[in-house]
Amino acid sequence: MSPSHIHVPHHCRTVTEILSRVGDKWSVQVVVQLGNGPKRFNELRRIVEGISQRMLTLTLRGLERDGLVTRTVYPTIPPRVDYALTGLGCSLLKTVRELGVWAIENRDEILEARRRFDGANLPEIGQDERRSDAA
Amino acid sequence: MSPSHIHVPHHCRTVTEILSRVGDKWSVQVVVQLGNGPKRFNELRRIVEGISQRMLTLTLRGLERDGLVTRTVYPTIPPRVDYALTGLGCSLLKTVRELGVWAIENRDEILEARRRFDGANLPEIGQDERRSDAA
DNA sequence: CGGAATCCTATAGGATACTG
DNA sequence: CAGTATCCTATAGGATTCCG
Repeated sequence: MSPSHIHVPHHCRTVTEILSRVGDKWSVQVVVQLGNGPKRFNELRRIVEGISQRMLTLTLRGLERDGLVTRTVYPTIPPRVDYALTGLGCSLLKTVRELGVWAIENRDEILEARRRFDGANLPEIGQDERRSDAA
Repeated sequence: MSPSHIHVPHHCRTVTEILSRVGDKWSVQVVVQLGNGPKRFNELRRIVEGISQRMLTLTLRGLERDGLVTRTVYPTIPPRVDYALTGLGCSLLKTVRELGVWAIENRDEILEARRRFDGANLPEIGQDERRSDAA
């Protein structure tokens, strides 16, 4: 791998692409749940909480396409479909967890920075307009 | 910190929120550039490449609000504004870099998984419809 | 049960023009 | 130089309905 101070646009795109996977609303949560073992479709649907059926489908398809999860169909009636992390998916989960640890560890500092910023910058435009925490 | 098998919804939201920061189109790229030292507005604009003025402004405001970068105004004419990473920003950069390393290391495996998936699942609907790499 | 299809809204983000 | 303001489009994602 090239040293980090050398800028390779080709790598840059790769990283950006992966980050947008990780940054989408559901992928990581699904991966985290699958980290506790394989799950069926509706099982995930209940656990992830808030996810729509459509988005669960799309998210799982995306993860499957990237080789992060496997999809196993049991042609029974009613049908049964199991989703599970691949090795690749597990290694992503490991890496992403560190980001999660960072987030939790620094949560308070971030929240306080936001309060300072909001207090310093826009107190004059009335008490609405701050949809961030008001709405 | 609580063990990772205990599900704290409060933490879950925090992590999701941070991930969406990291997953947005520009934040990480800006942070990476600032990792090489403080930069002026138009300097960033040129380096980041592809970013619109509007998005650079919004991205920097967001990072500033979260306490990840500082904004220093020199009231000269013409004006000069420097942006720099805070300690918090540096530590985020460190963590995010590991995800970047993962992405680069596993890029080929992911791309091949995609080829397999695309080849196996939708070769019948014609040669269009695959906006992912065609469009 | 595990989806696919359709419709709709909200947000992200680009392009352009103006300003202190 | 370093923005702000406005307009516009594209995408993400929710709700609902239908299907094998």
